[in-house]
Amino acid sequence: MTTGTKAEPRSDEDRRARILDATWQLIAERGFHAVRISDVAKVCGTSTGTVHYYFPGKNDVLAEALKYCVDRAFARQSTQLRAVHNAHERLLKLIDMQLPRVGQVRDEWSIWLQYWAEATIRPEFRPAHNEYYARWQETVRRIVQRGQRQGIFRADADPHVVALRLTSLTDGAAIQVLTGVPGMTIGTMRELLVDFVHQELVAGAR
Amino acid sequence: MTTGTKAEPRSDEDRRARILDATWQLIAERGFHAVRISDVAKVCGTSTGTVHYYFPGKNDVLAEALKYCVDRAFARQSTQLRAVHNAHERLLKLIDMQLPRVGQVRDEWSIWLQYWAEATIRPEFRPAHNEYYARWQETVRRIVQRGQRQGIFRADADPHVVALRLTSLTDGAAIQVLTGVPGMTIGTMRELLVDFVHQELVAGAR
DNA sequence: GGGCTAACTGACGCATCAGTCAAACATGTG
DNA sequence: CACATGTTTGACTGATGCGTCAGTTAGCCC
Repeated sequence: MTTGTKAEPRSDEDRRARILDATWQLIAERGFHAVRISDVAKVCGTSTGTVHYYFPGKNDVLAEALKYCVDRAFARQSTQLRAVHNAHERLLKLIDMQLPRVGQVRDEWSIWLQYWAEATIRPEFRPAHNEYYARWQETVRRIVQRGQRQGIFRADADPHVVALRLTSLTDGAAIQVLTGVPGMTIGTMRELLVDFVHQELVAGAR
Repeated sequence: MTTGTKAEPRSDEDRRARILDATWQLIAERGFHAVRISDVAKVCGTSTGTVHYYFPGKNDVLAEALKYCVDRAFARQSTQLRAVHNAHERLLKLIDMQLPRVGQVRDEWSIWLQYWAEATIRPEFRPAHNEYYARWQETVRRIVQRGQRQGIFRADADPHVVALRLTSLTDGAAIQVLTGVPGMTIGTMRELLVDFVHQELVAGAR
């Protein structure tokens, strides 16, 4: 009874979502500043006027598209992680889901890189960025704590510190993969992170 | 006897350098795509025509400015590191020099973020980027090897792996500092990296 | 049907810039 | 001085793209 019927979801909020969807993909492919409103409109099969009907200006579309992408990725991630109960397995699953293979995940990493570059230069991007980043660190921290409760991770590890280290390591490795640093492949990255988890949390655990 | 006299260094190659100097600073402050040729000219106290006299197009100025900045930073770093003979101290010195405090070093980190974002999107930036990135990894690797020869770093550590980990960790931490992630300060970053060095290389060394 | 509103269109106005070019200026050389 | 070469200028042009707006269509209520 909120608004529309179930029979016709194509409208209203749906249009906004489709615009944001097109926008973040374009940002991932071409970079933040290379996206044109007309490109977005073309991908959506609509006109530039419509984009402006839903968003006051280009900046709003771009900023919201970044959020939109990160939000969706986080939701997808959460769902998949919840299915894994063993903390060690869950952490490995998280690592696996974060590997910037070609396709969706790589595009999402591309978005993060754009986000970082933008947040460094324009402080107005930081609040939103930091909120999302905090979520991602919290995900790691929670898994560490869960593992400690389950008795499979070392009890003397500080979950907060581990989260700080693992997120830094992951981001740094992802940069090397995305920029094509020789020797840093998806495989190397996985190994790097799995080793870290083993050394930091598993080795010598009771 | 190569070209000019020492009495008058203002000319020729100097102009180029001043343009590149102005450009990389502008990139660091405003971001790659927000730099205008007219801004560069204004900072240099010259005209847009002159910028085009020395560089065929905007892209050339920007790409060369990135290289210029990284080159100079690397040279400065090398000079300062060479003065420290103990490998452990040299590594700590390197970490210290890399901390993105306000000013010069922070601006240089801003350049790296821009470089990463650009290299991810535009493959033509990767060769140059990777060359510079390899240098930075090599610096770390050499220090590790030196420490092993000096007998102050664990002999069982793989210098290549340590370099991979330390560079990833550094880049990831720097991102958090630059984007203003709460809890990640210069101090936290230093602690993070120093702890890593201790655990990975110093603890239990003979 | 008539009137109302929300959704949508796309041509246009306007600002912004990269790059060009002819002219001016500087410096050196015979 | 005449001339050549190298450097600098800034007005101009052409392209691009954001945002606007007058006009159109579609749905809905009375």
